[in-house]
Amino acid sequence: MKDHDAIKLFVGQIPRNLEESDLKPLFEEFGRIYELTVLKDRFTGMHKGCAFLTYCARDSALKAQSALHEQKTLPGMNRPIQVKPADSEGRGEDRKLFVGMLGKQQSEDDVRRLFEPFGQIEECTILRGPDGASKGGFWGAGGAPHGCRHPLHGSQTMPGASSSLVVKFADTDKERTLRRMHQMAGQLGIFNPMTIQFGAYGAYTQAIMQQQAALMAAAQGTCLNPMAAIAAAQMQQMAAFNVSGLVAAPLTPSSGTSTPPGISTAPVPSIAAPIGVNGFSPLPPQSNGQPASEPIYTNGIHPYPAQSPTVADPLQQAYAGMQHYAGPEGCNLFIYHLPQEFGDAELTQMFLPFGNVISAKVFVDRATNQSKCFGFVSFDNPTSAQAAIQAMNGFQIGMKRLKVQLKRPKDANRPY
DNA sequence: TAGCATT
Repeated sequence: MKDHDAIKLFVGQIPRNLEESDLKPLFEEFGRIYELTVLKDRFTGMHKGCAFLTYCARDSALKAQSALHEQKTLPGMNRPIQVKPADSEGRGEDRKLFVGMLGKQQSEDDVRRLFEPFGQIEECTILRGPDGASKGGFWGAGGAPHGCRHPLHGSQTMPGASSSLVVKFADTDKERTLRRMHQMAGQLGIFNPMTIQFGAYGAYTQAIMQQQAALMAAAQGTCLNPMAAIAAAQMQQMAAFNVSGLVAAPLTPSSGTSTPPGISTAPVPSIAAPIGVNGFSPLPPQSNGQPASEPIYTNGIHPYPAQSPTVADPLQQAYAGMQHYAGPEGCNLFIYHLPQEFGDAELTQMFLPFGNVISAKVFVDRATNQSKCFGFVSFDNPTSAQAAIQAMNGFQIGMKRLKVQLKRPKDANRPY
C-alpha cells in the first residue's frame, strides 16, 4: 500500500529499450515502488520514453527526485533524466495563499517574517485600500503546506484586526468567477433556476441547493473534500446558467424516454427508485454526505444491473447480461485525475447536471481494488458530453485538476 | 516527455 500523501512522479528521458523491469532497480534504491508504468502508445505499443512512478512512501519520491532529476543521463539519451511530480499532482497557482485579518499597519516584511519558517517565499503582496490600510494579502510560497490547515490559520490576532489570522489557498480564477457570479445571482434574486423551472420540486431542489451551498462553503476552506467539490461544480453550473439567462437547457437531461443504442424502445423496465421529471430523484442525492446509492438513469435502465439488488423482472435480467457502457461516438468521456476515493457513484453524481448519464465507471486496479484515478462517463447525446467537458475539464479538486476529454474512439487509427 | 472500458 502507498501513503495517503504519496506523490506520483513523472519520469522523462528514458531510453526506449528500458522496460519496467529494467527501470525498477534504478528507482528501488530510494524505496519501495507502488507502481511503475512505462507509457506506451495504446495501439502500436511503442515506448514513449517516459513513465509514471509512485513510491509507497512520499519520502522515497522526494529522495528520488532530488537524487535523479537532471542529475544523470541514461545511456543513449542526450538530455538528463527528469524526475518530478506529475502534472496531475497540482500546479503553480495552488501554491498561492490568501492571508486575511492582517494588522492594518503590517508590512510585506512583517508577513514574510511570519511565514518564512514554512518554506521559501516566492512573492508577497499586501492588498491595500485607498487609505493605505491592509486589506489582507497574498503570499506565494515554494510548496503548499501539508495537510489541510496552515498552522498559522487562526493562530493569533493581529493588532487592530477584528478576528484571528486567516490563511487559506488563494482562489483560483474559476473560484473567483464563481464567487462573483454567486454575489451577482444573490443580488438579482435568481439564485436557483430549478425552483422556477420545476415548481413541483421547488422545496426539494431548494433543499439540495442549500445543502450544496453549505458544502461549497466548506470547499472554500483550505481542504477540498470530493463531494464538496462536486457540489461546487454543480453550483458553478447553476450560477453560470443564472447569469447567462439560459435557465432551462443545460440542466435538463435531454429526455425522459431515451434509450441506449441497440435497445428497443418498447418495454422499458420499471425500476425501484422513483424518478423526478427533471431526471433527479425526489430524494436528495447526498444525504449524510453519502453519495446516492441509487444513481438516476432517466432511461429507466441501470448501466450496471448487477449492482442492483432488486433484479426480478426477466427483461431486466436480460439487460444484466449486456454491456451498454458506451454511448454513441462523441458521447463518451475519458476523465483523468479523479480523486482516489471517487467511485462510480461519485462520478455519476458529478456528471449528472450535464445530461443523461448512461454509465459512469471508475477504473479499478483488480489486484488492489483501488481506483486508478480515471474513468469513463457516457451520455446519450454529444451536447451533454460537450457541456460536461466545458464545465469540468480543468476543474480543481484538492490539489489536482480533472482532465475531461472525449474518449478516443475504439478503432482510432486501426488500419482494418 | 503525459495514462483511454480490465478480471
